[in-house]
Amino acid sequence: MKVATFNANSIRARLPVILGWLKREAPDILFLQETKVQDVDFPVDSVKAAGYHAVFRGQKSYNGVAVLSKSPLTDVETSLPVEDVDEARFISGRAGDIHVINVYVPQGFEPGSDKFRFKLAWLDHLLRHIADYYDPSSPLLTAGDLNVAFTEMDLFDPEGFRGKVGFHPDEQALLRRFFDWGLVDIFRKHVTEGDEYTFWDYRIPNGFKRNMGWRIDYILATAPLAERSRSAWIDKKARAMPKPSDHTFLVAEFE
DNA sequence: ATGGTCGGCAACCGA
Repeated sequence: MKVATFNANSIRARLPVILGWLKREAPDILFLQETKVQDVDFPVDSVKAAGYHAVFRGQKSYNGVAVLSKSPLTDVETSLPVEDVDEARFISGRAGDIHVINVYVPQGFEPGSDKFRFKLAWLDHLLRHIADYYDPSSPLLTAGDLNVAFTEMDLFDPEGFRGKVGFHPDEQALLRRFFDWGLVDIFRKHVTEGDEYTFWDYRIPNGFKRNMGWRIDYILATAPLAERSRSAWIDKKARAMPKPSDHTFLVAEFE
């Protein structure tokens, strides 16, 4: 089984990249974030023509998540309200006996802001949701853009960004709780060296070329699945295609 | 070389 996650930064702007990648890599499941499209405008026909089922929840302009899969997901939920705010950031479902969750965690603006507090509350709520509804001894995949670099390995300039949004101890303490609960960072299980990132800020000139990036996208899995993981990698080729997203694909293969 | 991010969506906001 092959799964991947990709922050598309508009599924409509990224449709050629996504369709090309599906054709080349043929994942069983692709988790998408920042689709930036209302459900009525979601490109269902293109996805179907590529041989994939789609579940999605979008909103105008911002956020939006989707799960594309060769086999249809069952038991789909598309809402996880936090502090009465129900943005399009969450999809859960089941693929056979594997439970899957796709998330787009709030970016958080800057520490001290309301957006930052909301980000922490959102992560806390997600963790409680997972702990309430799932068991670490059963197969669960949680993938998406967590908008947090966990360690210095996950960021090109840890000293420069220490305490800033995306590399703040309060964010990292929350991620730690996901790991403590029983979710394994599948990329880090397999790749423990090299400046490997999944996101390069468009605003840094030649940031991709200079590899000034962040590894803020994750594929997390509980033990029974993590034991079956054989490899994980970041597909930088997709970032070299015309009109790339500011993120690229993170991929994992399971037995 | 006298500039320098994207995408959405219609003026800026968010990342």
